[in-house]
Amino acid sequence: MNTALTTEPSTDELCCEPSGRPVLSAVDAQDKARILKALSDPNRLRLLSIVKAGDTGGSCVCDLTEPLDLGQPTVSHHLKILVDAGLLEREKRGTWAYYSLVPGALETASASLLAL
Amino acid sequence: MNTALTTEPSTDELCCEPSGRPVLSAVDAQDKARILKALSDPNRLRLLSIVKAGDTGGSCVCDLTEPLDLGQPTVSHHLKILVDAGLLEREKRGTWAYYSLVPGALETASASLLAL
DNA sequence: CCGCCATATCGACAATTGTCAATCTATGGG
DNA sequence: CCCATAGATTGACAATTGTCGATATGGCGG
Repeated sequence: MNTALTTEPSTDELCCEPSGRPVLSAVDAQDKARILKALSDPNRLRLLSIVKAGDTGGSCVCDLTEPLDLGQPTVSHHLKILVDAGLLEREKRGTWAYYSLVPGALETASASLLAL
Repeated sequence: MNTALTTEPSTDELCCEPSGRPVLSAVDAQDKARILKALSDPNRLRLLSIVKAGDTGGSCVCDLTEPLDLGQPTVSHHLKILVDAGLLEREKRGTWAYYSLVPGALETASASLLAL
């Protein structure tokens, strides 16, 4: 990208370099922060952990409510946040809703931290 | 742990398995969430990005305030959150404070996502 | 010694978030 | 056709968070 500088190191003040690097843009930052915000709640981390440990068919809400000691609406709320963040996907089978990890989503989130 | 069942697959309802897996404990979840919460703000992500892109001596606050378009107290506040989360370290030289990445901290956070 | 400068801290405020109780929707069984 | 059940949605509320202005602290130059 932009290489800039190199000619004049400093003029009067030299607290630090005059910046202008290809740092994370405001848009990219907000994008990554949206995913990380979904991951920044302990109960949501536990939800992901339970879903990940579950079988490939997905976990239903009834199995996710008890171990978290939270009300059913609260669990539904957290699941929606995780789905909106692209971390979980929902599939309805009969009366029940099954949640499963979106393949590669956690890896992407993980990589976005290293790519800061 | 408990193996249970095996003899009787189900009695009346068979929505899903009765759980009981070694999922993320509440304590571990809160621990990981603390780090991820520090990473869940776009301005803090940009701070980290700028510090990471800066030279090895660390970046001073004066260089971090302008590109973010935030007030100086706000930047100081975010930096404190990042230091408390163990992601940045602060070193004061003269009048200026220099911030640098804690080696391996981002890698640890990244790995904690994959280890869910 | 005095005042400027960089940074941290404090107090306040609006916005967001996590939680629950109550209600709504939809599916399946009698 | 009506009821029971799984799950989502709504509304409310307390707690937390991001931001700013004002002020405190601490080092450096005159």
